[in-house]
Amino acid sequence: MNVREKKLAKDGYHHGDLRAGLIEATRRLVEEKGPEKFSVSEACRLAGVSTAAPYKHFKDKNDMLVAMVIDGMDRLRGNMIAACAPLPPGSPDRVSALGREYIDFAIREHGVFRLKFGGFTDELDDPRLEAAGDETFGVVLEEVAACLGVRDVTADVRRRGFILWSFVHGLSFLLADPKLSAMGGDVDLDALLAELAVRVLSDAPG
Amino acid sequence: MNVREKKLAKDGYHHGDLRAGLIEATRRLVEEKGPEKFSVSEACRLAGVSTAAPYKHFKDKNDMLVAMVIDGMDRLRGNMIAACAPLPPGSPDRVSALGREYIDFAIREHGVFRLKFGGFTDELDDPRLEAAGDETFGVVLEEVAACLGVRDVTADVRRRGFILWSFVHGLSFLLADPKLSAMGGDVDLDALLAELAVRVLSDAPG
DNA sequence: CCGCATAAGTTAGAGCGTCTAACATATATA
DNA sequence: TATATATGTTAGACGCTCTAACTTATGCGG
Repeated sequence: MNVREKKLAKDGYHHGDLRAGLIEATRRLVEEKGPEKFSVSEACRLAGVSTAAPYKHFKDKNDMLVAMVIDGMDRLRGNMIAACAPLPPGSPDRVSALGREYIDFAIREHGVFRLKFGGFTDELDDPRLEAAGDETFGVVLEEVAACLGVRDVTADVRRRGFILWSFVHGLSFLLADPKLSAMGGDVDLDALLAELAVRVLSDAPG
Repeated sequence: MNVREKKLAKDGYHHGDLRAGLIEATRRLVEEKGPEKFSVSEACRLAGVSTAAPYKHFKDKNDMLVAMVIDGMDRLRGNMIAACAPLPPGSPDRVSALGREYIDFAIREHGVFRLKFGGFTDELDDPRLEAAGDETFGVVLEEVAACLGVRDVTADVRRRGFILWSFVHGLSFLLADPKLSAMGGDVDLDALLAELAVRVLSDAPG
């Protein structure tokens, strides 16, 4: 059979890789209809299996969403690392590049972003997901430390990282929602991020 | 009958004010269990009516949530206006007070906040809700304009307001989630907001 | 290469939730 | 007082999640 194109539907009785197929179906549906409207049944239809099939691979609906979001977080972290790789180490440009990538992800994969950060934590509560988030924030903290010329993640590094994250996080939410982003008029995002990084990374430690 | 205490349950065949009772039940449940777990049935149980009763007052589940969130937005705007009323007009303190109130609301009424801003816009799409949001942002813009000594809401006012909002918005999300807020260590929120307001309102127009 | 344990599907159905239709009762007004 | 309307009720269709019991494919030891 043709392996070149990843398939969602199956050939015969067995699917091949239903777990991956369902994760992909979940991702598509979450992006198309939004996290709230996502249903396991629909993902099954997309994957071409019965509605009971997922439960051989996932504990429940939540577990399915968690698996998909973890995938997304890995993608986000990968993008972030790739984006600042070519830039000079220890420069604020690297930090703004991270922010830019974060915002782009929030816009491009809005459904995934909302699931991770929309305050669903109670629902989607899962140590694996939490770990994925910590790891991503760790990338930011490393860059912040480098900019400050510090070796380890001090309280000051953590504080500055958190402030940077807050701002970029808020921007992500507002920019990803057309109605809300319209309220700000035109914003030169790159300039804003550059200015932000320089300011937060050069001020006296608060 | 006793009118002093607003009731959720009814006395006889008719309820008295089921619409308000259901909105209150909705609010409680959304806060207790989270927006995702909210069900009309449970609100009915809380209000002591049959599961079909809400449909005499609301189009559907969404309409019920919208009504409840609009109530919340009115509360938020009221708090914001009240918080900056005693402060000297045109001072950045007024703007930080607005931000403080926004963050407090996000923490105190986290469920409502998530429904309005969690990116459910597609779902909860409703002109009344949008208007409530615009009106609240309008309060911010007025204060920003006053600080800048400008009469109307210019593009610069809008831009600065948007930046302030982004930051406070991001902080709200991170601080309202215990797991995420822990990542920032201890932050002196009031000092941060004060510094933010002064900076954004005194820099050269971008 | 066969037989069997197990992995990975299937169908059937319980149980809950949304929402509609048809009916019942209270309230308000002519 | 009669009646129209607003606001409740019950019954039930339909979709969703998830489990139980059954079926089919796969892979591995002899």
